[in-house]
Amino acid sequence: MKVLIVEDDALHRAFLAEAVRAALPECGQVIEAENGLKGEAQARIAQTEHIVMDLQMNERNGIEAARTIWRERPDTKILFWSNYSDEAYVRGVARIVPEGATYGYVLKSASEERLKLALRSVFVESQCVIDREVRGVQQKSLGTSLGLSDVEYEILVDVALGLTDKAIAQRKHLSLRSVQNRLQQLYEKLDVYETPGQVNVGWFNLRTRAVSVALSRKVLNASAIERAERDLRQSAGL
Amino acid sequence: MKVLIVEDDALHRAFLAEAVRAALPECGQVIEAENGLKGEAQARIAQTEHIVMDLQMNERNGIEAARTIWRERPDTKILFWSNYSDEAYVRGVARIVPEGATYGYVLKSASEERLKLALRSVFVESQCVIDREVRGVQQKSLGTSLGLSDVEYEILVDVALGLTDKAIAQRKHLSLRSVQNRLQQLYEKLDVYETPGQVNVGWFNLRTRAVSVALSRKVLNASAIERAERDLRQSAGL
DNA sequence: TCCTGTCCTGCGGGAACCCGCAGATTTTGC
DNA sequence: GCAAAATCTGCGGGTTCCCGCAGGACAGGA
Repeated sequence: MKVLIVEDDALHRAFLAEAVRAALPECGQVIEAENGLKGEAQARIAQTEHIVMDLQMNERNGIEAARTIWRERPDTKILFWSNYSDEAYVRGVARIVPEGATYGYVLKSASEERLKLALRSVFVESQCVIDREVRGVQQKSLGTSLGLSDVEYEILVDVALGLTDKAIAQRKHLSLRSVQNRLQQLYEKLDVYETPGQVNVGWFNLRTRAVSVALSRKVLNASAIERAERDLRQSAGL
Repeated sequence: MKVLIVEDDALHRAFLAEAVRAALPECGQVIEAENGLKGEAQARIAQTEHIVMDLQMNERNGIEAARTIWRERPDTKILFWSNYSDEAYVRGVARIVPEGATYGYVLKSASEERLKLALRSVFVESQCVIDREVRGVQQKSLGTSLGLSDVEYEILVDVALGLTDKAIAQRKHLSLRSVQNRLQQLYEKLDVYETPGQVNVGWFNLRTRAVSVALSRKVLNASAIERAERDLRQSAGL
Protein backbone atom coordinates (compact mmCIF):
# COMPACT_ATOMS: atom_id res chain seq x y z
CA MET A 1 0.00 0.00 0.00
CA LYS A 2 1.36 3.35 -1.07
CA VAL A 3 0.19 6.75 0.14
CA LEU A 4 0.81 10.05 -1.61
CA ILE A 5 0.87 13.27 0.39
CA VAL A 6 0.22 16.53 -1.42
CA GLU A 7 0.78 19.52 0.82
CA ASP A 8 2.75 22.70 0.34
CA ASP A 9 3.58 23.47 3.96
CA ALA A 10 6.71 21.63 5.04
CA LEU A 11 5.70 21.38 8.67
CA HIS A 12 2.30 20.02 7.85
CA ARG A 13 3.78 17.64 5.34
CA ALA A 14 6.10 16.15 7.90
CA PHE A 15 3.30 15.89 10.41
CA LEU A 16 1.10 14.15 7.87
CA ALA A 17 3.79 11.67 6.92
CA GLU A 18 4.23 10.73 10.53
CA ALA A 19 0.51 10.40 11.06
CA VAL A 20 0.17 8.17 8.02
CA ARG A 21 2.93 5.85 9.17
CA ALA A 22 1.41 5.65 12.62
CA ALA A 23 -2.15 5.08 11.48
CA LEU A 24 -1.36 2.71 8.63
CA PRO A 25 1.36 0.27 9.60
CA GLU A 26 0.63 -1.72 6.46
CA CYS A 27 1.69 1.26 4.41
CA GLY A 28 4.95 0.44 2.69
CA GLN A 29 5.77 3.73 1.02
CA VAL A 30 4.95 7.37 1.65
CA ILE A 31 5.47 9.72 -1.27
CA GLU A 32 5.35 13.48 -0.91
CA ALA A 33 4.57 16.30 -3.29
CA GLU A 34 4.63 20.00 -2.53
CA ASN A 35 1.96 21.27 -4.87
CA GLY A 36 -0.94 20.13 -6.99
CA LEU A 37 0.98 19.89 -10.21
CA LYS A 38 3.66 17.63 -8.77
CA GLY A 39 0.95 15.72 -6.99
CA GLU A 40 -0.74 14.88 -10.26
CA ALA A 41 2.56 13.77 -11.74
CA GLN A 42 3.39 11.59 -8.75
CA ALA A 43 -0.02 10.01 -8.75
CA ARG A 44 0.48 9.11 -12.38
CA ILE A 45 3.99 7.79 -11.97
CA ALA A 46 3.57 5.91 -8.74
CA GLN A 47 0.13 4.59 -9.63
CA THR A 48 -1.00 5.31 -6.13
CA GLU A 49 -4.59 4.80 -5.10
CA HIS A 50 -4.39 6.56 -1.75
CA ILE A 51 -3.90 10.30 -1.54
CA VAL A 52 -4.13 12.78 1.28
CA MET A 53 -4.03 16.33 0.08
CA ASP A 54 -4.42 19.93 1.03
CA LEU A 55 -6.76 22.29 -0.73
CA GLN A 56 -5.31 25.76 -1.28
CA MET A 57 -1.88 25.30 -2.79
CA ASN A 58 0.11 27.54 -5.05
CA GLU A 59 0.83 25.84 -8.32
CA ARG A 60 -2.44 24.04 -8.65
CA ASN A 61 -4.93 23.77 -5.87
CA GLY A 62 -6.32 20.56 -4.44
CA ILE A 63 -9.61 20.69 -6.26
CA GLU A 64 -8.06 20.97 -9.67
CA ALA A 65 -5.48 18.32 -8.91
CA ALA A 66 -8.15 15.96 -7.61
CA ARG A 67 -10.22 16.52 -10.70
CA THR A 68 -7.49 15.43 -13.07
CA ILE A 69 -6.43 12.55 -10.84
CA TRP A 70 -9.98 11.26 -10.58
CA ARG A 71 -10.41 11.68 -14.30
CA GLU A 72 -7.57 9.24 -14.85
CA ARG A 73 -8.40 6.85 -12.02
CA PRO A 74 -11.90 7.31 -10.62
CA ASP A 75 -11.30 4.69 -7.92
CA THR A 76 -8.57 6.72 -6.25
CA LYS A 77 -9.28 7.38 -2.58
CA ILE A 78 -8.59 10.94 -1.58
CA LEU A 79 -8.61 12.45 1.87
CA PHE A 80 -8.78 16.23 1.80
CA TRP A 81 -7.09 17.92 4.74
CA SER A 82 -7.80 21.61 4.81
CA ASN A 83 -7.70 24.66 7.02
CA TYR A 84 -11.09 25.88 5.96
CA SER A 85 -14.61 24.71 5.48
CA ASP A 86 -15.53 27.55 3.13
CA GLU A 87 -18.67 26.83 1.23
CA ALA A 88 -16.70 27.47 -1.93
CA TYR A 89 -14.34 24.62 -1.16
CA VAL A 90 -17.02 22.22 0.01
CA ARG A 91 -19.02 22.92 -3.10
CA GLY A 92 -15.95 22.63 -5.28
CA VAL A 93 -15.13 19.22 -3.89
CA ALA A 94 -18.68 17.94 -4.14
CA ARG A 95 -18.74 19.08 -7.74
CA ILE A 96 -15.82 16.91 -8.84
CA VAL A 97 -16.11 13.70 -6.85
CA PRO A 98 -16.99 10.92 -9.32
CA GLU A 99 -19.85 8.49 -8.96
CA GLY A 100 -19.13 6.04 -6.17
CA ALA A 101 -15.70 7.35 -5.33
CA THR A 102 -14.63 7.36 -1.69
CA TYR A 103 -13.18 10.45 -0.17
CA GLY A 104 -12.87 12.34 3.09
CA TYR A 105 -12.72 15.94 4.26
CA VAL A 106 -11.19 16.71 7.63
CA LEU A 107 -10.08 20.04 8.98
CA LYS A 108 -6.56 20.76 10.11
CA SER A 109 -7.96 21.98 13.37
CA ALA A 110 -9.24 18.50 14.16
CA SER A 111 -7.38 16.33 16.62
CA GLU A 112 -4.66 13.95 15.53
CA GLU A 113 -6.94 11.10 16.54
CA ARG A 114 -9.62 12.21 14.16
CA LEU A 115 -7.08 12.46 11.38
CA LYS A 116 -5.75 8.97 11.96
CA LEU A 117 -9.24 7.55 12.21
CA ALA A 118 -10.16 9.19 8.95
CA LEU A 119 -7.05 7.80 7.30
CA ARG A 120 -8.03 4.27 8.25
CA SER A 121 -11.69 4.72 7.40
CA VAL A 122 -11.09 6.14 3.96
CA PHE A 123 -8.08 4.12 2.85
CA VAL A 124 -8.81 0.77 4.47
CA GLU A 125 -12.55 0.65 4.96
CA SER A 126 -13.38 2.68 1.85
CA GLN A 127 -15.75 4.80 3.86
CA CYS A 128 -16.47 8.44 3.23
CA VAL A 129 -15.59 10.59 6.22
CA ILE A 130 -16.65 14.19 6.36
CA ASP A 131 -15.98 16.36 9.38
CA ARG A 132 -19.02 17.46 11.33
CA GLU A 133 -18.29 21.09 10.68
CA VAL A 134 -17.85 20.52 6.99
CA ARG A 135 -21.10 18.64 6.89
CA GLY A 136 -22.71 21.60 8.56
CA VAL A 137 -21.60 23.76 5.69
CA GLN A 138 -22.94 21.20 3.22
CA GLN A 139 -26.30 21.23 4.94
CA LYS A 140 -26.45 24.97 5.04
CA SER A 141 -25.62 25.18 1.37
CA LEU A 142 -28.58 22.94 0.65
CA GLY A 143 -31.03 24.64 2.97
CA THR A 144 -33.47 26.86 1.17
CA SER A 145 -33.08 29.79 3.51
CA LEU A 146 -29.50 30.88 3.14
CA GLY A 147 -28.37 28.37 0.59
CA LEU A 148 -28.01 28.97 -3.10
CA SER A 149 -29.19 26.46 -5.65
CA ASP A 150 -26.71 25.26 -8.21
CA VAL A 151 -28.06 27.52 -10.92
CA GLU A 152 -27.87 30.50 -8.65
CA TYR A 153 -24.33 29.60 -7.71
CA GLU A 154 -23.29 29.44 -11.33
CA ILE A 155 -24.79 32.84 -11.97
CA LEU A 156 -22.95 34.16 -8.98
CA VAL A 157 -19.66 32.88 -10.33
CA ASP A 158 -20.28 34.46 -13.69
CA VAL A 159 -21.09 37.77 -12.07
CA ALA A 160 -17.97 37.51 -9.94
CA LEU A 161 -15.97 37.03 -13.11
CA GLY A 162 -17.24 40.40 -14.23
CA LEU A 163 -19.45 39.20 -17.05
CA THR A 164 -22.34 41.22 -18.40
CA ASP A 165 -25.93 40.07 -18.19
CA LYS A 166 -25.86 39.65 -21.91
CA ALA A 167 -22.70 37.59 -21.83
CA ILE A 168 -24.11 35.35 -19.13
CA ALA A 169 -27.31 34.89 -21.10
CA GLN A 170 -25.31 33.80 -24.08
CA ARG A 171 -23.09 31.42 -22.13
CA LYS A 172 -26.00 29.85 -20.32
CA HIS A 173 -28.35 29.86 -23.31
CA LEU A 174 -30.93 31.96 -21.57
CA SER A 175 -32.74 35.14 -22.35
CA LEU A 176 -31.54 38.39 -20.88
CA ARG A 177 -34.58 38.60 -18.66
CA SER A 178 -34.09 35.13 -17.20
CA VAL A 179 -30.58 36.00 -16.19
CA GLN A 180 -31.88 39.10 -14.48
CA ASN A 181 -34.53 37.06 -12.71
CA ARG A 182 -31.91 34.75 -11.31
CA LEU A 183 -29.87 37.73 -10.27
CA GLN A 184 -32.80 39.03 -8.30
CA GLN A 185 -33.18 35.73 -6.48
CA LEU A 186 -29.49 35.91 -5.76
CA TYR A 187 -29.76 39.40 -4.37
CA GLU A 188 -32.51 38.36 -2.03
CA LYS A 189 -30.75 35.26 -0.79
CA LEU A 190 -27.55 37.13 -0.16
CA ASP A 191 -29.33 39.88 1.77
CA VAL A 192 -27.88 42.44 -0.53
CA TYR A 193 -30.57 44.90 0.43
CA GLU A 194 -29.48 45.08 4.02
CA THR A 195 -27.80 48.39 4.69
CA PRO A 196 -25.19 49.35 7.27
CA GLY A 197 -26.47 52.85 7.71
CA GLN A 198 -29.88 54.35 7.78
CA VAL A 199 -30.14 55.79 4.30
CA ASN A 200 -30.77 52.79 2.18
CA VAL A 201 -31.47 53.92 -1.33
CA GLY A 202 -28.72 54.00 -3.88
CA TRP A 203 -25.91 53.07 -1.55
CA PHE A 204 -25.10 49.80 -3.17
CA ASN A 205 -24.43 48.54 -6.62
CA LEU A 206 -26.26 45.27 -6.15
CA ARG A 207 -24.15 43.33 -8.60
CA THR A 208 -20.85 44.20 -7.00
CA ARG A 209 -22.33 44.04 -3.54
CA ALA A 210 -23.43 40.48 -4.15
CA VAL A 211 -19.84 39.49 -4.87
CA SER A 212 -18.71 41.30 -1.76
CA VAL A 213 -21.06 39.54 0.64
CA ALA A 214 -20.48 36.22 -1.08
CA LEU A 215 -16.80 36.63 -0.35
CA SER A 216 -17.41 37.66 3.22
CA ARG A 217 -19.64 34.68 3.80
CA LYS A 218 -17.13 32.37 2.14
CA VAL A 219 -19.68 31.32 -0.43
CA LEU A 220 -17.06 32.38 -2.93
CA ASN A 221 -13.33 32.60 -2.56
CA ALA A 222 -10.49 33.78 -4.73
CA SER A 223 -9.50 30.34 -5.90
CA ALA A 224 -13.02 29.54 -7.04
CA ILE A 225 -12.95 32.70 -9.12
CA GLU A 226 -9.58 31.83 -10.58
CA ARG A 227 -10.82 28.39 -11.52
CA ALA A 228 -13.85 29.90 -13.23
CA GLU A 229 -11.59 32.36 -15.00
CA ARG A 230 -9.55 29.54 -16.49
CA ASP A 231 -12.70 27.74 -17.57
CA LEU A 232 -13.92 30.92 -19.19
CA ARG A 233 -10.70 31.48 -21.10
CA GLN A 234 -10.75 27.92 -22.28
CA SER A 235 -14.32 27.96 -23.48
CA ALA A 236 -13.85 31.35 -25.11
CA GLY A 237 -10.54 30.50 -26.69
CA LEU A 238 -11.61 27.44 -28.64
CA MET B 1 12.84 39.87 27.55
CA LYS B 2 9.45 38.46 26.78
CA VAL B 3 8.19 37.34 23.39
CA LEU B 4 4.56 36.91 22.43
CA ILE B 5 3.63 34.50 19.66
CA VAL B 6 0.29 35.00 17.91
CA GLU B 7 -0.44 32.18 15.50
CA ASP B 8 -3.51 30.03 15.01
CA ASP B 9 -1.89 26.91 13.63
CA ALA B 10 -0.69 24.66 16.46
CA LEU B 11 2.17 23.14 14.49
CA HIS B 12 3.46 26.50 13.39
CA ARG B 13 3.07 27.86 16.88
CA ALA B 14 5.21 25.13 18.37
CA PHE B 15 7.79 25.58 15.65
CA LEU B 16 7.89 29.30 16.28
CA ALA B 17 8.28 28.87 20.02
CA GLU B 18 11.23 26.61 19.49
CA ALA B 19 12.79 28.98 16.97
CA VAL B 20 12.41 31.89 19.35
CA ARG B 21 14.07 30.04 22.20
CA ALA B 22 16.89 28.97 19.94
CA ALA B 23 17.49 32.37 18.38
CA LEU B 24 17.05 34.42 21.52
CA PRO B 25 18.70 32.75 24.49
CA GLU B 26 18.18 35.94 26.51
CA CYS B 27 14.48 35.47 26.15
CA GLY B 28 13.04 34.59 29.52
CA GLN B 29 9.41 33.96 28.66
CA VAL B 30 7.50 32.89 25.60
CA ILE B 31 3.78 33.57 25.62
CA GLU B 32 1.42 32.15 23.05
CA ALA B 33 -1.93 33.24 21.70
CA GLU B 34 -4.01 31.47 19.11
CA ASN B 35 -5.76 34.36 17.46
CA GLY B 36 -5.60 38.10 17.07
CA LEU B 37 -8.08 38.89 19.81
CA LYS B 38 -6.25 36.88 22.43
CA GLY B 39 -3.02 38.29 21.10
CA GLU B 40 -4.17 41.82 21.81
CA ALA B 41 -5.23 40.84 25.30
CA GLN B 42 -1.94 39.10 26.04
CA ALA B 43 0.07 42.03 24.74
CA ARG B 44 -1.85 44.29 27.09
CA ILE B 45 -1.59 42.02 30.11
CA ALA B 46 2.00 40.91 29.72
CA GLN B 47 3.23 44.32 28.60
CA THR B 48 5.35 42.63 26.00
CA GLU B 49 7.33 44.66 23.50
CA HIS B 50 8.27 41.81 21.19
CA ILE B 51 5.67 40.06 19.10
CA VAL B 52 5.86 37.60 16.27
CA MET B 53 2.56 37.08 14.60
CA ASP B 54 0.78 35.52 11.69
CA LEU B 55 -1.44 37.46 9.34
CA GLN B 56 -4.63 35.63 8.37
CA MET B 57 -6.21 34.35 11.54
CA ASN B 58 -9.78 33.63 12.37
CA GLU B 59 -10.96 35.78 15.20
CA ARG B 60 -9.06 38.88 14.29
CA ASN B 61 -6.37 38.94 11.69
CA GLY B 62 -2.81 40.08 12.19
CA ILE B 63 -3.23 43.48 10.64
CA GLU B 64 -6.11 44.47 12.86
CA ALA B 65 -4.42 43.09 15.94
CA ALA B 66 -1.21 44.92 15.11
CA ARG B 67 -3.10 48.13 14.61
CA THR B 68 -4.63 48.11 18.06
CA ILE B 69 -1.41 46.94 19.68
CA TRP B 70 0.59 49.67 18.03
CA ARG B 71 -2.05 52.20 18.95
CA GLU B 72 -1.47 51.39 22.61
CA ARG B 73 2.30 50.98 22.42
CA PRO B 74 3.84 52.38 19.23
CA ASP B 75 7.29 51.14 20.20
CA THR B 76 6.27 47.49 20.09
CA LYS B 77 8.44 45.44 17.75
CA ILE B 78 6.43 43.12 15.57
CA LEU B 79 7.66 40.44 13.23
CA PHE B 80 5.00 39.31 10.78
CA TRP B 81 5.32 35.70 9.67
CA SER B 82 2.97 34.90 6.87
CA ASN B 83 2.29 32.40 4.15
CA TYR B 84 1.62 35.00 1.52
CA SER B 85 3.04 38.15 0.08
CA ASP B 86 -0.25 39.33 -1.39
CA GLU B 87 -0.19 42.96 -2.26
CA ALA B 88 -3.24 43.37 -0.08
CA TYR B 89 -1.35 42.18 2.99
CA VAL B 90 1.80 44.13 2.23
CA ARG B 91 -0.22 47.25 1.69
CA GLY B 92 -2.28 46.59 4.78
CA VAL B 93 0.81 46.31 6.94
CA ALA B 94 2.48 49.36 5.45
CA ARG B 95 -0.69 51.30 6.12
CA ILE B 96 -0.68 50.72 9.87
CA VAL B 97 2.97 50.74 10.91
CA PRO B 98 3.49 53.86 13.05
CA GLU B 99 6.19 56.45 12.50
CA GLY B 100 9.58 55.03 13.38
CA ALA B 101 8.33 51.66 14.54
CA THR B 102 10.43 48.61 13.83
CA TYR B 103 8.90 45.57 12.24
CA GLY B 104 9.67 42.65 9.98
CA TYR B 105 7.88 40.58 7.36
CA VAL B 106 9.18 37.12 6.55
CA LEU B 107 7.45 34.36 4.66
CA LYS B 108 6.76 30.96 6.10
CA SER B 109 8.44 29.45 3.09
CA ALA B 110 11.74 31.03 4.13
CA SER B 111 14.41 28.91 5.77
CA GLU B 112 14.63 28.52 9.51
CA GLU B 113 17.89 30.44 9.37
CA ARG B 114 16.23 33.43 7.82
CA LEU B 115 13.55 33.34 10.47
CA LYS B 116 16.04 33.24 13.34
CA LEU B 117 18.11 35.98 11.78
CA ALA B 118 15.04 38.13 11.43
CA LEU B 119 14.10 37.49 15.05
CA ARG B 120 17.46 38.77 16.24
CA SER B 121 17.55 41.69 13.82
CA VAL B 122 14.12 42.97 14.70
CA PHE B 123 14.01 42.28 18.43
CA VAL B 124 17.63 42.90 19.40
CA GLU B 125 19.01 45.22 16.77
CA SER B 126 15.74 47.08 16.19
CA GLN B 127 16.19 46.72 12.48
CA CYS B 128 13.43 46.40 9.95
CA VAL B 129 13.67 43.16 8.02
CA ILE B 130 11.53 42.59 4.99
CA ASP B 131 11.85 39.46 2.86
CA ARG B 132 13.19 39.99 -0.62
CA GLU B 133 10.02 38.64 -2.16
CA VAL B 134 7.84 40.88 -0.05
CA ARG B 135 9.94 43.84 -1.00
CA GLY B 136 9.40 42.91 -4.61
CA VAL B 137 5.69 43.22 -4.08
CA GLN B 138 6.20 46.57 -2.38
CA GLN B 139 8.20 47.82 -5.34
CA LYS B 140 5.67 46.61 -7.82
CA SER B 141 2.88 48.27 -5.93
CA LEU B 142 4.76 51.56 -6.20
CA GLY B 143 5.73 51.23 -9.85
CA THR B 144 3.59 53.33 -12.13
CA SER B 145 2.92 50.59 -14.65
CA LEU B 146 1.02 47.97 -12.75
CA GLY B 147 0.83 49.66 -9.40
CA LEU B 148 -2.10 51.53 -8.01
CA SER B 149 -1.71 54.78 -6.18
CA ASP B 150 -3.19 55.07 -2.72
CA VAL B 151 -6.21 56.97 -3.93
CA GLU B 152 -6.86 54.42 -6.62
CA TYR B 153 -6.55 51.64 -4.09
CA GLU B 154 -9.11 53.25 -1.81
CA ILE B 155 -11.52 53.59 -4.68
CA LEU B 156 -10.96 49.97 -5.52
CA VAL B 157 -11.81 48.94 -2.00
CA ASP B 158 -14.99 50.98 -2.02
CA VAL B 159 -16.02 49.44 -5.30
CA ALA B 160 -15.26 45.98 -3.96
CA LEU B 161 -17.53 46.74 -1.03
CA GLY B 162 -20.31 47.23 -3.53
CA LEU B 163 -20.75 50.95 -3.07
CA THR B 164 -22.30 53.17 -5.70
CA ASP B 165 -20.43 55.94 -7.44
CA LYS B 166 -22.61 58.38 -5.59
CA ALA B 167 -21.92 56.77 -2.24
CA ILE B 168 -18.20 56.81 -2.87
CA ALA B 169 -18.33 60.45 -3.89
CA GLN B 170 -20.07 61.28 -0.66
CA ARG B 171 -17.68 59.27 1.49
CA LYS B 172 -14.61 60.70 -0.17
CA HIS B 173 -15.99 64.24 -0.49
CA LEU B 174 -15.64 64.27 -4.23
CA SER B 175 -17.90 64.99 -7.11
CA LEU B 176 -19.52 62.16 -8.96
CA ARG B 177 -17.42 62.82 -12.02
CA SER B 178 -14.16 62.69 -10.10
CA VAL B 179 -15.00 59.30 -8.76
CA GLN B 180 -15.71 58.14 -12.27
CA ASN B 181 -12.40 59.54 -13.45
CA ARG B 182 -10.57 57.58 -10.81
CA LEU B 183 -12.50 54.52 -11.80
CA GLN B 184 -11.36 54.91 -15.37
CA GLN B 185 -7.74 55.09 -14.29
CA LEU B 186 -8.37 51.98 -12.26
CA TYR B 187 -9.83 50.15 -15.22
CA GLU B 188 -6.83 50.97 -17.33
CA LYS B 189 -4.29 49.97 -14.74
CA LEU B 190 -6.03 46.68 -14.06
CA ASP B 191 -6.23 45.85 -17.76
CA VAL B 192 -9.93 45.40 -17.46
CA TYR B 193 -10.35 45.89 -21.16
CA GLU B 194 -8.40 42.80 -22.03
CA THR B 195 -10.72 40.10 -23.26
CA PRO B 196 -10.37 36.33 -23.21
CA GLY B 197 -12.19 35.82 -26.47
CA GLN B 198 -12.27 37.78 -29.67
CA VAL B 199 -15.52 39.65 -29.30
CA ASN B 200 -14.68 42.42 -26.93
CA VAL B 201 -17.62 44.72 -26.67
CA GLY B 202 -20.09 44.34 -23.87
CA TRP B 203 -18.63 41.19 -22.42
CA PHE B 204 -17.58 42.71 -19.16
CA ASN B 205 -19.14 44.82 -16.51
CA LEU B 206 -16.05 46.89 -15.86
CA ARG B 207 -16.87 47.57 -12.24
CA THR B 208 -17.28 43.96 -11.26
CA ARG B 209 -14.48 42.88 -13.57
CA ALA B 210 -12.10 45.21 -11.80
CA VAL B 211 -12.82 43.45 -8.52
CA SER B 212 -12.34 40.10 -10.18
CA VAL B 213 -8.90 40.82 -11.60
CA ALA B 214 -7.84 42.60 -8.43
CA LEU B 215 -8.62 39.41 -6.55
CA SER B 216 -6.83 37.24 -9.06
CA ARG B 217 -3.75 39.42 -8.90
CA LYS B 218 -3.88 39.46 -5.10
CA VAL B 219 -4.18 43.22 -5.08
CA LEU B 220 -7.25 42.61 -2.99
CA ASN B 221 -8.15 39.68 -0.81
CA ALA B 222 -11.13 38.67 1.22
CA SER B 223 -9.75 39.85 4.53
CA ALA B 224 -9.03 43.30 3.15
CA ILE B 225 -12.64 43.52 2.06
CA GLU B 226 -13.87 42.36 5.45
CA ARG B 227 -11.76 44.96 7.15
CA ALA B 228 -13.15 47.66 4.92
CA GLU B 229 -16.64 46.38 5.59
CA ARG B 230 -16.18 46.81 9.32
CA ASP B 231 -14.79 50.30 8.79
CA LEU B 232 -17.78 51.14 6.66
CA ARG B 233 -20.27 49.89 9.22
CA GLN B 234 -18.54 51.84 11.91
CA SER B 235 -18.42 55.10 10.01
CA ALA B 236 -22.01 54.69 8.87
CA GLY B 237 -23.28 53.64 12.26
CA LEU B 238 -22.10 56.63 14.25
C1' DT C 1 -59.79 18.59 -16.60
C1' DC C 2 -58.60 22.44 -14.12
C1' DC C 3 -55.87 24.65 -10.81
C1' DT C 4 -51.54 26.03 -8.82
C1' DG C 5 -46.76 26.61 -8.63
C1' DT C 6 -42.50 27.28 -10.99
C1' DC C 7 -39.73 28.80 -14.67
C1' DC C 8 -38.74 31.35 -19.03
C1' DT C 9 -39.60 35.34 -21.87
C1' DG C 10 -40.79 40.18 -23.68
C1' DC C 11 -41.79 45.16 -22.73
C1' DG C 12 -41.00 49.40 -20.64
C1' DG C 13 -39.04 52.80 -17.73
C1' DG C 14 -36.22 54.88 -14.18
C1' DA C 15 -31.74 54.75 -12.31
C1' DA C 16 -26.91 53.94 -12.49
C1' DC C 17 -22.87 53.41 -15.18
C1' DC C 18 -19.14 54.54 -18.73
C1' DC C 19 -16.93 58.15 -20.96
C1' DG C 20 -15.66 62.11 -24.41
C1' DC C 21 -15.35 67.03 -24.16
C1' DA C 22 -14.06 71.33 -22.04
C1' DG C 23 -13.35 74.71 -18.60
C1' DA C 24 -11.58 75.62 -13.77
C1' DT C 25 -8.39 74.69 -10.13
C1' DT C 26 -4.32 72.95 -8.09
C1' DT C 27 0.31 71.11 -8.20
C1' DT C 28 4.75 70.64 -10.14
C1' DG C 29 9.11 71.85 -12.36
C1' DC C 30 12.35 75.12 -14.05
C1' DG D 1 7.01 83.77 -11.65
C1' DC D 2 5.33 81.18 -15.35
C1' DA D 3 4.31 77.32 -18.11
C1' DA D 4 3.19 72.44 -18.06
C1' DA D 5 1.00 68.73 -16.02
C1' DA D 6 -2.22 66.74 -13.20
C1' DT D 7 -6.99 66.92 -10.84
C1' DC D 8 -11.54 68.31 -10.07
C1' DT D 9 -15.86 69.48 -11.95
C1' DG D 10 -20.19 69.94 -14.99
C1' DC D 11 -22.70 68.52 -19.24
C1' DG D 12 -24.55 65.31 -22.31
C1' DG D 13 -25.22 60.94 -24.52
C1' DG D 14 -25.32 55.99 -25.13
C1' DT D 15 -25.38 51.78 -22.70
C1' DT D 16 -26.29 48.64 -19.06
C1' DC D 17 -28.60 47.47 -14.95
C1' DC D 18 -32.68 46.75 -11.83
C1' DC D 19 -37.23 45.41 -11.67
C1' DG D 20 -42.61 45.59 -11.91
C1' DC D 21 -46.03 43.70 -14.93
C1' DA D 22 -47.87 40.16 -17.76
C1' DG D 23 -48.26 36.41 -20.78
C1' DG D 24 -46.76 31.53 -22.11
C1' DA D 25 -44.81 26.67 -21.17
C1' DC D 26 -44.77 22.78 -18.27
C1' DA D 27 -45.24 19.59 -14.12
C1' DG D 28 -47.90 17.69 -10.36
C1' DG D 29 -52.26 17.12 -7.53
C1' DA D 30 -57.35 17.25 -6.53
